[in-house]
Amino acid sequence: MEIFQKPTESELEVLKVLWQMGSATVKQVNEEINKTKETGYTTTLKIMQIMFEKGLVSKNADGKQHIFEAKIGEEDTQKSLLNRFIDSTFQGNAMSLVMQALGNHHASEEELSELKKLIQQLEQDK
Amino acid sequence: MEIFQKPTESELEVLKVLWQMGSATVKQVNEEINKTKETGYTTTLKIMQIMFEKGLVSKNADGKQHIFEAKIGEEDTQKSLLNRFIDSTFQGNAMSLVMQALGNHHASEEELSELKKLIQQLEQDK
DNA sequence: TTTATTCTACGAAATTTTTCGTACATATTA
DNA sequence: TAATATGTACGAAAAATTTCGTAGAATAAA
Repeated sequence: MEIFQKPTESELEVLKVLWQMGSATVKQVNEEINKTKETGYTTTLKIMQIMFEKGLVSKNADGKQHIFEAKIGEEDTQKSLLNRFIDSTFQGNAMSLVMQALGNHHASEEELSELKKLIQQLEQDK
Repeated sequence: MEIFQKPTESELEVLKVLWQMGSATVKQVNEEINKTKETGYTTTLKIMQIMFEKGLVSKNADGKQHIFEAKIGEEDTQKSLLNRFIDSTFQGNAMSLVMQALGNHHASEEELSELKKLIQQLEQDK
């Protein structure tokens, strides 16, 4: 995999907003981010400009303002970051991560049964 | 949780070696790291000194050289980093991470049955 | 058409992380 | 004891990331 440059923490925050909204102006992204963390408009703008240079987002001029979209998909990005994370923090041991994640977070019955379904599938694909 | 400062990538590499070896000198850590990535001795030393200041490792003078140990446990660290990662990359959705991790990595039958055991436990603890 | 408003562009400061050179201390050996 | 080897301490450069001030372009309003 590894198709794109690893987004930094700040870049990831921007991406999350874009994934959620589909497309957005700098202003919108900045407002979303400010719900969690105070950040100046030009800070967000700068980050999005850098992301544009890296090819992480695309721009589309609409009059004066620019409308941005994520150019990398949420799932692909998650997958890529997840692999990296498994390597760096779990020594490549994915199952150990799975067990810990399951142990530390409450799973609903629904989620558990979905999970069991997936496991059955995996067992069949042997 | 959040008992300790988040280790940086480089610090994590050092921690991994220390976890694996129990305790080690700078030289040993540096040699291990160099199996993957070329790094100067003083670079590793500096990082370990910074880690000492942060309280991530402890030192023990043995004659001229110092013997280091991780002061934070592997599981605790993984748990803490995992939570942060789930929040930052999976919007807090642990189950989504679990499903992706399972889907992307081959699991042995043994692992799968261990996993099923865990799920059963979780179901009982309801 | 001037004035005010709302954007983007851009440079640069501040911060954090990584890397490494140099000094100096402690052993070891010739 | 002199020379060499092997450590740590420390400062500072380099690199990456984050933050923000200011200029100027585009639009809207008076």
